[in-house]
Amino acid sequence: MTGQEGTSTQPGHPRVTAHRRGDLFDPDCPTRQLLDRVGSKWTTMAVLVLAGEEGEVRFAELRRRMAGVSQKMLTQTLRSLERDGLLTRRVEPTTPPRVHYGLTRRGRSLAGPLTVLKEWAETNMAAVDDHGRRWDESAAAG
Amino acid sequence: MTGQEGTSTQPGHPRVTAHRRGDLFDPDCPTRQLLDRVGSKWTTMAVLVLAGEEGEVRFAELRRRMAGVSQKMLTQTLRSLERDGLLTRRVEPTTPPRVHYGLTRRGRSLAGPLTVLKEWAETNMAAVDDHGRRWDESAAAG
DNA sequence: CAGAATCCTGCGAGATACTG
DNA sequence: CAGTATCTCGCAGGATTCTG
Repeated sequence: MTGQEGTSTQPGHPRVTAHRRGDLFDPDCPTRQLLDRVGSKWTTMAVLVLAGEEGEVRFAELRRRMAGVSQKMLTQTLRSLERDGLLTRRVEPTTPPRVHYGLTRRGRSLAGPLTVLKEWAETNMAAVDDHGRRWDESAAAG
Repeated sequence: MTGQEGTSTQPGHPRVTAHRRGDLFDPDCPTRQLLDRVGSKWTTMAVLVLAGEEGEVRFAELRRRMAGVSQKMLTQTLRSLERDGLLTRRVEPTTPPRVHYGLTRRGRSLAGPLTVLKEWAETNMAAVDDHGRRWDESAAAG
């Protein structure tokens, strides 16, 4: 199933890749980078905050809700999401300027998967943390 | 809803945290680190490979299936998962030794969420990649 | 075969200061 | 207010070598 079409050198139309499905287990497939981006802490939080609102959220509000994020990391995260076509950025040309962020349709489609992952993490955090603690103790002892 | 119990200075029982649910939006909650670990590229691939088998998988086989992973990163990933109680490590004391890895029950419970995320990434990879390319072009031009 | 140990490098990410 | 720009440091992570 994996490498039977992509590596062909046939001319065809340009941008054939746009129709192809990704394959996480193909080392040359960008799906890997994409997964690393969307699975990250700040991306998850940003998408989930924005998914909670039906409208848009301003920069400062976003920053407040994602407690602990630095201004730099928030900007980077939002830029990355915008570049990937997952969120929109709308600037109100006032002074001071107001910038509003909202999810695109595709961005909203990511909220489901991330919610599932977040819930898993929240549900299992305590047990995992506990297990790790015991692990460290027995490692230090033995 | 978020910070109404955790920041209390009340004594209470020790290890109360072990019963509490995690909260991704609490800056002091380990859920954030956990999310970053399990959402990563190699963790996802390892769990999904192991989830595909009913039995166990050996180190070399795992490495082969996760094409592109370095020996160091694979070892690290497996150790981390073992420490978190998500997989088991079984050593056959032969020469040469054979090491078999398998998911714990909790590890298997992670396979679902990660599959959902993986499928999202594979489905949307092409469109996201394409969007990013156009983004870069217009950024270079403008 | 399945690691442990070591060296080396890039970039992840915080802190700070400046702009429109 | 919502960013850019710079400097800095730590460590993630690759390549290589050694062992039982």
